[in-house]
Amino acid sequence: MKPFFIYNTLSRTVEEFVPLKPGVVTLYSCGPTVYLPQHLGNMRTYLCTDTLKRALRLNGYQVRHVMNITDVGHMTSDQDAGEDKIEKTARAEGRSPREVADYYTQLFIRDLEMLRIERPTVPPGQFCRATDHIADMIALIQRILDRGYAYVVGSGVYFDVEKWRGPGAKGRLSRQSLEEQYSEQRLEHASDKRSKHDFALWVLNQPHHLMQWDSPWGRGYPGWHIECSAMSMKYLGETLDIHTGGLDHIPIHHENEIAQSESATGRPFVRYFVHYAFLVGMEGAKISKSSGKFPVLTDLIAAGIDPMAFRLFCLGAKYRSELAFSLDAVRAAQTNFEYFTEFARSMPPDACSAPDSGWTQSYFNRFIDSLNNDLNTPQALAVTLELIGESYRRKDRCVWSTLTKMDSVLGLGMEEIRRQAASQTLPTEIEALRAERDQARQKKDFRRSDELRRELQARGYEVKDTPSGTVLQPRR
RNA sequence: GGCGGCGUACCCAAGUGGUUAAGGGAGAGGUCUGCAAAACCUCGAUGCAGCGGUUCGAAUCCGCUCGCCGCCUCCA
Repeated sequence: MKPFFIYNTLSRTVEEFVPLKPGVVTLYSCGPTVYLPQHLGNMRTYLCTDTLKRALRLNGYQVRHVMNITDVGHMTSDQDAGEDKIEKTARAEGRSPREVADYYTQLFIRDLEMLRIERPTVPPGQFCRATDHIADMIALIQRILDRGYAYVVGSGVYFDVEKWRGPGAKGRLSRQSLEEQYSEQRLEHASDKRSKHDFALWVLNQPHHLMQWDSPWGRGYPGWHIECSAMSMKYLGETLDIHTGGLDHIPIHHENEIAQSESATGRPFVRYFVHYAFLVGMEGAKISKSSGKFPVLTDLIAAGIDPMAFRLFCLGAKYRSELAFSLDAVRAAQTNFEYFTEFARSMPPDACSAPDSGWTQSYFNRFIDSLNNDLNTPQALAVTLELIGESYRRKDRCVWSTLTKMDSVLGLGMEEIRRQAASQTLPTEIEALRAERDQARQKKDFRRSDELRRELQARGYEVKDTPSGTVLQPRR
């Protein structure tokens, strides 16, 4: 097994990845809050996690992956007051919070499927909904209380951040002391919590909140961070190998998750934190839900772009680099994707079943080396394209098993594309037109043949006269 | 104010001390072809924001300057 290196936010260096249990990786990724469609920036992070999973699997690991769906209540601000975003959408759309969450969960899963992002593996194929884990959260909060790192007041159960950290200590992820981190705090706290640094584990006495549950401390609902700790530890154990999320989660959300989890268990919570950089828009500005304007996957599809082109676009940049989004850049990826599909479609069947030529081995080695070097997908992609180019140059198509192994990480669905093309059957009237055109060409009746080509094009087929015969390809 | 990051060809983007600065897109040339389309091949930065410095050697390390962005409020 080759060593796999990944950047760990805890150490701020690239480290060799060694799982707690040999051969098995426990992976938790922060999923979406479902009150709006997920924008392309969100999808990039799920694509990054998917690539990480696939790369680990290519390295021989079994990946135990949990992902949550936040379908209840965090606030528009991190304070006690404020509005639950799901409830806000519910009011705006005249639906119940449950309906809103279900609807946007569905949209999210549909987008994942279109992008060929694999589902979590624990529980198999399931996303963990926060509302299905209220009891687990309550139990975890109780453990924190028992350990003395939380307290109960009228407005809720709070985590005692200062006690946990100790005086003047810096955050493990934020690398700032509480004073530094919150020096510019813009919101005032009309709250009965002991310190402005404390965060809610359980919120009480918010009668207007629609989603509430009974708890040992009274009716209420969970705080923002607790679900991730509860669900990850429930399914993966008290110490996780890898925890992923967007860069924005480093100083608050993940910092707090560590505090909650470790105060409850007394053990290290996460061994490697992996954080993804943003997809940015024009002039490098962040795309975000709160900014109001954000492109979604269906916008791309409406613009004639295949979801796989977006996947390829994302693979073209490192997960730790900002990626500049533009329709032109994604169109470039679309063209590049068609280069892949062309290669798959034109695979001779006998070459697919033949063993790969020896020269492919070095390409595969470079491919996996690139991935193992902090998930350098642009380099891995470049190697893949070089393999295809070399296959054309050598006129040697015995590369398919190598290419499909590479595609097990790239996730473009090469084998599916090949199979589909190989088993493509044309509608009878189209087939008749094609046959008639062939005859006309044989008779050198080029007027008729050009007419028939226009007819086929009008019906949505690209006509390609190749040395091995005419090929019709449905136009997208 | 604190913390973090970025600036590589027309566009997207790897490379972070050492042979000719990956790859993709666009563009230019070419092969194939009845024509076309598609496909394939070839070529594209003597230079990496600017200026200094360290070094036998720097896009890569250090300093300064200019420009851009993120987090510190929910956010991937």
